[in-house]
Amino acid sequence: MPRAASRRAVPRITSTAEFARYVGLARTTVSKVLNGHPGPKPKTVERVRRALEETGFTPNAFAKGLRGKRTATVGICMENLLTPPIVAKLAALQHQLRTRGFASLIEVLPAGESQRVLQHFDSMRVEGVVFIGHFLPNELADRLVELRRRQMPHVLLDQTEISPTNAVAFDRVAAMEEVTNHLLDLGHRHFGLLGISGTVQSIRERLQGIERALRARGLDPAAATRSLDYLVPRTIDFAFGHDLARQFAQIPGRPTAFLALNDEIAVGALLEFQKLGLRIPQDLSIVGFNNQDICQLTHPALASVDQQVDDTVRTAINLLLRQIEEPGYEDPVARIPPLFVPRDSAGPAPAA
Amino acid sequence: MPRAASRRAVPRITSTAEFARYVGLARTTVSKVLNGHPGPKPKTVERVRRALEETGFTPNAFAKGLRGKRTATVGICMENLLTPPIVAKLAALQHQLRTRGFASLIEVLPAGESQRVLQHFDSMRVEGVVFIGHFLPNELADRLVELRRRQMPHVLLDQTEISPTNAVAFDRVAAMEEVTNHLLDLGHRHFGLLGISGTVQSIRERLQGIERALRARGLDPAAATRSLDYLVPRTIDFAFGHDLARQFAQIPGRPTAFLALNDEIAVGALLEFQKLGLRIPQDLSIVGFNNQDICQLTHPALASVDQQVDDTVRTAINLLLRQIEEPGYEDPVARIPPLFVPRDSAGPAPAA
DNA sequence: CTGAAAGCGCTTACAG
DNA sequence: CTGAAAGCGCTTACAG
Repeated sequence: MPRAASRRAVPRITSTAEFARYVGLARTTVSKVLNGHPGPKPKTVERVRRALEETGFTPNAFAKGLRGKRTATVGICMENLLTPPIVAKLAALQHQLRTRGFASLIEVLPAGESQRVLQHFDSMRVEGVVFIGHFLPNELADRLVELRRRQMPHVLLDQTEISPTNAVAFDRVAAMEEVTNHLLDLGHRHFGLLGISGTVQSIRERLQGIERALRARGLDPAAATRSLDYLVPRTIDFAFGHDLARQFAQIPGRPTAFLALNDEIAVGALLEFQKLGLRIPQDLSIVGFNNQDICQLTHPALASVDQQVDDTVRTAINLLLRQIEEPGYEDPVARIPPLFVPRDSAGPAPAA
Repeated sequence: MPRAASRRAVPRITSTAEFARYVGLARTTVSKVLNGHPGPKPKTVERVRRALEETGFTPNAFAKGLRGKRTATVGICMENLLTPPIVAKLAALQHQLRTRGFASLIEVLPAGESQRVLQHFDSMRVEGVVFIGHFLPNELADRLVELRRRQMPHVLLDQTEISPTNAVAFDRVAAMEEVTNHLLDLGHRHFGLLGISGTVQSIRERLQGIERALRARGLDPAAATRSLDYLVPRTIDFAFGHDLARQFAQIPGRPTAFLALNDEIAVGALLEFQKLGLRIPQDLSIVGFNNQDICQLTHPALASVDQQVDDTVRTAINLLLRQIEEPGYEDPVARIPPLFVPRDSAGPAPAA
């Protein structure tokens, strides 16, 4: 094993002092090269670069951090890792941060733990904090007060109702308005809601979009929509979709178009409707949400709405980097336009 | 806002020196309390604890790390964040590490980047490294040589062929042996393979389990199995399942039982078979893999195999902590027994 | 329990 | 480019 042998020949170096001795330069000079400061000649820089490769030496990040240098680390607080959109945001965030030279310190936040986690981020000298998802409003508000007071760069993904600034989310109102308009254009006048009920802000915004589209056509939202969520226990989303479809199949004056909270519920409902002998889209249309792979599972494929995660994350990171450069910088809440993805599960309304 | 006001009254403290002054104690004493050393009286400890709460002071992790103290951080290298089992492992790992007092530094590893990432982990003084998923064998092997030489605690999740030690994975051979035996007991003698083909180690182990079960009953694996993977382009897994089902539906002497690489392929195939008029399980049986929520989507529900992620991760963490306590400790590869989850998609073979 | 001191590994002026 | 020095915030003996 000549390779392992040649490796072993190189001593393991653990400080710039040792490393400087190895290269045959002063510590100061090495430090300059390592930090890209002007002064050293190209030839010296090259010598250091080569020694760096030979030894695999990395300056101790702790000593660096102690001297107030950048840590190039961002803390990410996650609501959980349970749903595909949240994971997609984490993946995009991690990837884009890495591209910009930042590492990610990731913590899933149980309720009541946010202070402890932020202290840890603090002690690790993160340069910014990103929150993905929804947290307890009071707790999050307290954290934001602290972050702002310390001018710690931060961005909220998804949750927009806590803070008038430094939050990025897709535009839920516009999303549902667009979906509803698409279905209205196809002749639908009676809408079933699958899982879109409740009082949380994200749901209220979805409902607001639906109402806005209906009102613009002179329709009364109360008369034009129907929800049976209250009749069915919410288990896992596929089963919830099944159950809702069974309920809707029985009632007289069944809606011709269905809007689902997410793709899982939509797919569950679609398959159940089909099993009950209803044809899609001839008898009824369904639209999901999040545009996951699962949309391709059904026949016909499921129309859905894409949150545009990459855009959202890019906007969030730009805002974070801006704050890092310019402490105290704030932007008003950014609303990312979502993308409606029409597919065959949404078709013309059946003749009355 | 009395609350915010009372907060603002407390100065922001950034060093133990300031903090000690605030409490009215010596730095040394505060340090002892902070690190749980014996000496200070309960009353003093209580005083410090209260001041800690009042001020929200956290000792600088960098200064601590510099003095060689534990960082209580583990580095996690991910193959990607694209599949549910990988995300499930990350979530379990993060959660269990947190419970044991460790933070997670997470990096998704593009090919060729492993050395850079490990140097970063190194500079951050992580106490151990976990690899989740499959990496380029040569590259990973190089990293393991380095980790071992430096006695850096490490565990591989999933990938078992690189190293005879410090790897944990579910037992793929046993998993497929159990599934195959279950179907053999139900009278099946002819098996269709969905996506289980190729030369990577994880696939070879799956095939080995199938073969072992067949041979034990005196069946010839070549005669008793059939794969049509080569006829169909691999797109997203649902569509791949659809396409494979269409191919299998056409051939004479169609297998009566199907084993899929994962739940997505299995669900795609199941729905397509049904669409083609085949009844499940009366006409044919299907078994998926990973036991995701999606198994509950179909009628009948999909039988599957659960990787037992929590067990796997617990084993991995125990091994890692053991290495942290006892540098250089090694365990042979641990094989976690998976759990077959029978459901109605797997039924008795049709009468010949 | 206090207080003064050394040292972890780095960066940053500063004089040569 | 070198070399000696200060300092970041902490922990760890050590003498009192």
